[in-house]
Amino acid sequence: MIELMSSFHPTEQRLAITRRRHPAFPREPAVLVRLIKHIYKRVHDDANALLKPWGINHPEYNLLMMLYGTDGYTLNPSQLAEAAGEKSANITRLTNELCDKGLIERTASDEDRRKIALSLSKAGIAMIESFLPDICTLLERQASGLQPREMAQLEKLLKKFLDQLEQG
Amino acid sequence: MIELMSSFHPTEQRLAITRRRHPAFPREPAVLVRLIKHIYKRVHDDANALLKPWGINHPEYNLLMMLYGTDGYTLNPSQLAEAAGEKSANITRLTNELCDKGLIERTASDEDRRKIALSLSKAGIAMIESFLPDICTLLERQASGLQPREMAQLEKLLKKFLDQLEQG
DNA sequence: GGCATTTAGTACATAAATGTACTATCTACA
DNA sequence: TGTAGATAGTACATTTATGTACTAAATGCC
Repeated sequence: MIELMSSFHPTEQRLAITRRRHPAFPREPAVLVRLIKHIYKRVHDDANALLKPWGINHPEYNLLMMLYGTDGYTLNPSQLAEAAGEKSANITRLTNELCDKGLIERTASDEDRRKIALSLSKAGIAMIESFLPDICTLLERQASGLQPREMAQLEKLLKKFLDQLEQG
Repeated sequence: MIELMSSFHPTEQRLAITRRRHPAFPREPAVLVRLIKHIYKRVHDDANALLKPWGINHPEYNLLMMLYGTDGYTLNPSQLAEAAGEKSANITRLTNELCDKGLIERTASDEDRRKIALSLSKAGIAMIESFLPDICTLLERQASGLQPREMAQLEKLLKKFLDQLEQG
């Protein structure tokens, strides 16, 4: 019987050897973590490649999309850091670049003068709407190996996994 | 009825707004990609924190574990890049550091003199075996929100997802 | 009011990752 | 053979990410 080997097979092979050497090494959690890592890197690379013609990269795209997904197209740096999963020091650099490119705007807040409002500019919204069709195509292609039923299942399990991670 | 909100709720909220603005935006694939990203970052940070006392970081750990999971504890730089999902230029830097720390050794290959063999040193193996108990604990805790049945299911779905990603 | 503590944001130094271009070696085949 | 093209690895410049330390402003508490 012929079985098609996934590209992940070598990883499983290595896990088997690892467990031979250190039997307590937990196979399932390790497989999951390695799968997550491989998937993340691939998704990241795909997005970077797609976005290159627009002169932005994946992290910048993420920031733009966080604003695009917010009423008023506006967030504070700290909210943006939380939303995009970036460290706050990184937000400063990334938003500086987006400002330089004219895609977002900074405004000081009146209520709390420590705060800064980051808002999508017209140009930012226009750029998002220009690359979204390609992004949609990419996302659909990336997930096209899964049935809708499987996607829902995967979502449920990943959420459960993330919940556990976050409560330490 | 009270429902506990996961920390992922704001992300879903933003996706809903995004879809209001751009109805073609595919919810499920986008949710999956964002979940993967959040999980990856968290796993990465956790591992870095745990490994700090040993003076290595997550990518270095990954390289060591790839060698530990190989018969003979030896791989070429390109095999290591493939295994660990790092770009080859990065492997040079990381393996230089691991050499400097005395954890791995480089040997020239006889059969093909373009090739280099990277092998775990005694000290490297000893270090791995000293941190593995803590790593096992971490992995088990990270996955402790899932039943064995769910882990297997998650593994299956992630593999399917990765397969699709890799065939373009 | 005045002082300690917390919070928002950033600057700057450092570390980590990537792209590109290059050297050396190997392979194939005319 | 010998020469074109592929492959393994690295050097170096650049980009991206993180840690730490700092300023300014808000909050709480006496």
